[in-house]
Amino acid sequence: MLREVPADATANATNATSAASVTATPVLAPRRERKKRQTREALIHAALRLFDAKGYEHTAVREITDAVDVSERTFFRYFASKEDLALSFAKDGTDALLAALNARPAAEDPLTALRGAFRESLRVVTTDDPGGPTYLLVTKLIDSTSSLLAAYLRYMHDREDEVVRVLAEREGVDPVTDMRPRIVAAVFGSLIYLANREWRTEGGGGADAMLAAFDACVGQVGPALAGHWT
Amino acid sequence: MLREVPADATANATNATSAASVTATPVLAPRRERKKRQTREALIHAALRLFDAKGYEHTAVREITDAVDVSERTFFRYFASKEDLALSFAKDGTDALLAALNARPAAEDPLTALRGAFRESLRVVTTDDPGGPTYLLVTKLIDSTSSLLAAYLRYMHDREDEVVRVLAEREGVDPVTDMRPRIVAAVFGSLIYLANREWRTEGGGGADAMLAAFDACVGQVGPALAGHWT
DNA sequence: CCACAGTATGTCAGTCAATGACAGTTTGCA
DNA sequence: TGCAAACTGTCATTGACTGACATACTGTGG
Repeated sequence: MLREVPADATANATNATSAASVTATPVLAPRRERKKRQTREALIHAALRLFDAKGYEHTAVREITDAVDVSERTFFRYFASKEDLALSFAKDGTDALLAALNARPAAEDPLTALRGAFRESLRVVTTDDPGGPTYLLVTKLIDSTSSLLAAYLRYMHDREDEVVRVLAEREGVDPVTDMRPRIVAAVFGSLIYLANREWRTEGGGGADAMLAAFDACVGQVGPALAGHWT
Repeated sequence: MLREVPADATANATNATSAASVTATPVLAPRRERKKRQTREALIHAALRLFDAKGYEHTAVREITDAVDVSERTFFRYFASKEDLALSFAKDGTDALLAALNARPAAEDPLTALRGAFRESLRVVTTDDPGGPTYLLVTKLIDSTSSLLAAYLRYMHDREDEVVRVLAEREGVDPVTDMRPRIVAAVFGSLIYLANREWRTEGGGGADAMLAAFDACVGQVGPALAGHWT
């Protein structure tokens, strides 16, 4: 419906340059598809600009569609909701994470595989948006908008199931009776969030800084759960 | 059948003793207060009945207010939103949990204190609703309604901060620089959710069953995070 | 008992997100 | 070229939620 791109991970707002230089795209890129992608990108771009300027809740869908010059109805054909648009970046990141997790060598234990997949997804996200602080911006936006945060948490919660399935498969356990995959997935999700938050308050460096924050969180889990902290 | 319950000695130590013997000036409980509480209870009751019958999203606020014979506007003076009403039970449970956590002996380490507080909050919730399966009903409702689940997750996320503060205070660490309290709070939240889910699929016995499910989850955290599972 | 102040409720109008129905337009392809 | 499918726009409608204003009710003091 709103997801396509099976393996192609390069999808950002500035693909006009590539479209201009390359006349014929190998596989699929009829004009219709190009236009759709263009409209979608334009909507996202305009929306983020407006969200940044006036805040998510004070931006009407009407304003977004006016900026792109499409009807309000069209907006809801591209995005299931206003939240859906705002979370499109998070979706991309999660897609990358899951793809990377699936590609992780089987020898890695769950936590190592998750860390590696996270690192890989960071690479994709940052490569995707080379010149702009879009990732930081969206993250801040989500965390500062209660309705968006709710949608984000639910979305992550939903996709946790996929992580559970992959982990259970990798380790050869039953995802229904064995709760270890669910526990790891849940804890991992929390750690990602905490690391992100930490990284953001540190000023938000590159992917390395983020990964370092994540590792710091992982290292604190054991001490945090065991006895007193004195 | 549902809330109030002054619960633990936190906010009502002042009038609890005085109101017992003297009836001169009933500081709290005039007819107005009683009526308000009555309407609130009636709204919750009617709403849950309708939610159970037709589902949350297919129940209009109008139907709820019609069942209680108040105006739609009044509904939104009692509850910030439709979600707010549906989560009122979760709020009560969280209140009880935090109150209990505050009352935990200082000698207990964080995880033990959290477990004890959880046990206590379960006692409150089940005592509160002796004859009806309201807790089970609401839990199912939340988990089967995406918009409600989103609101629930955000609400829990918000209140996690309070848990963090209490834990940091108990252990004498800085809740800003030290991330252990945040980690424990986050993991605890996940475990509560997982235990609840497990308990529910098991048919939902008493508070003991729930606590057993929670303990089972806690016991799996270590094994789940350490190496392979084979 | 009355009057007054404060608060709860009702009514009304309006915004905004989201959806269904229908008509008009563009694109892909035979 | 011409047709079918896919996009898009327009219109109408639902439902959550809010602000403004009028109207009742309750508690208190005279």
